[in-house]
Amino acid sequence: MTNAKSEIFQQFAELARVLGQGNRLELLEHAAQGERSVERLAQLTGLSLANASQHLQVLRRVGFVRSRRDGKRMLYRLGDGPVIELLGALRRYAEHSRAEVRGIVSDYFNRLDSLEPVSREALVKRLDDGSAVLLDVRPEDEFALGHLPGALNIPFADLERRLAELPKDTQIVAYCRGPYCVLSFEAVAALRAKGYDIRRLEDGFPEWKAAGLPVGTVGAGNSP
Amino acid sequence: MTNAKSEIFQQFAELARVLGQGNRLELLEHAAQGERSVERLAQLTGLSLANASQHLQVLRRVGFVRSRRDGKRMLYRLGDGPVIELLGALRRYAEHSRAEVRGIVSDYFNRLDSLEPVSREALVKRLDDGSAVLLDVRPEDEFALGHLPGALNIPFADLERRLAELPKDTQIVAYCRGPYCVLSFEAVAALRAKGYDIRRLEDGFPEWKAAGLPVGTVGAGNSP
DNA sequence: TTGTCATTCAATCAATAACTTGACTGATTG
DNA sequence: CAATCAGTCAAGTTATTGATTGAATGACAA
Repeated sequence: MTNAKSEIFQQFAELARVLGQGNRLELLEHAAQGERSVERLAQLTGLSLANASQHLQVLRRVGFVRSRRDGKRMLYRLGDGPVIELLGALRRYAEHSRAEVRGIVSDYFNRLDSLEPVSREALVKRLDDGSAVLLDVRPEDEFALGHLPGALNIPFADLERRLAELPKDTQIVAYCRGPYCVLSFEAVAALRAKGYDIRRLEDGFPEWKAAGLPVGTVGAGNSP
Repeated sequence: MTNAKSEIFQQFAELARVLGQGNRLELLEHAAQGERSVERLAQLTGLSLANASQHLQVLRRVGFVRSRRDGKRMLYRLGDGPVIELLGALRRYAEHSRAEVRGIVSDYFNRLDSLEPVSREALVKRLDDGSAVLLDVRPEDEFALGHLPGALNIPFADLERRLAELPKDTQIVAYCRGPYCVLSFEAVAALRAKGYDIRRLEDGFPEWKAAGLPVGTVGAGNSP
């Protein structure tokens, strides 16, 4: 009776506890970008290999990530439950209530509000009527694993060299890994300084995918 | 740079960690029903007074609950951020991915699916056209602190004695504290056995309130 | 003021968690 | 069939956390 009730709370708590560790959240965010090896994830987060491996197993135990073997590599990717939704709810709560988060975010992303992010809905409309061009500033390998249809991939590091590929007369919408990924913020700042009309997509690739919207892979929509 | 990023993850993790404890989730659920004293919450959850107090302070530190003093009592209630939404996301994830949760839920709430819960939207429509009567089976004190407008309050314990107040010719929609509150499940089971046409509201009082829908207090919509 | 009630604080202890190290396993490559 | 590579496992260390106890506070009532 009361037993079953508190058992449910225990289940919920176990899930929350898995998210209750910064390193795991960071691993999860990286895994949400696409499949990654343990070694890569350890690199990306700065964790030791064994430590990353252990955290990934914790994440896997509750289904936040799944894994498969590819030769001698073990590849981890996001699980198929509503994980992104859960992380989104966490983020929204944090933004609402935590001065620290708001402070860090706005300090870091120099005046985030002035960048006026574009919503998914608005993006779809603007791509339809040709009034915007979509730019993916993530590294090539992440792009290859999946991207928004029709996006042009110029990794942030290559942006300076490849300015010629960007239109000066059409608005650009940039996106990257998610709401806290810096790449698109920095791309927007850099390109605005050069006179481009550019805005940021509110969401990143994982949110787009989680919403069940179509996803391109290499070969589609990215011909040079 | 990377520092600010992992600082954000730390912030998120702290929030999740607070939810990562069954007792705290249970306290939170009770506080979500309305204002309650520490003593009451300790009773409801079976925790020691000091322990409950300490957990409540942890919950307060991150804004999941707020407190105010009333004489010598300290009253705790739900915080004003999107807490219910966060808990809902947690619940939905759990339902999607955890066989344990699904098992417990369906074992416990004898064939939950056969009870065909009514959605909020459907309820509003049916109350409008008079094709349903709304029944709140929570204890009187919880009802007094807030309830769905127009609801009739018959605490589950009093149901047998007060059957006369219920219509046999109109459908009844019962609700209680939330998706995992047993009262409405049991009320539905009991009244169905007696031939009433009764269904369960999908949500409980906290979800209704969190959705910004109107809430009644004693005196409104409950006149005998 | 003194006493009482409701809650919080402080100290303590046991249990759990995160990270490290080094050994182990499984799949590929020479 | 070694040798190597990628990842996991097991054991140990240190730090956190949850619960208990008893003392301390703050508000009110006699």
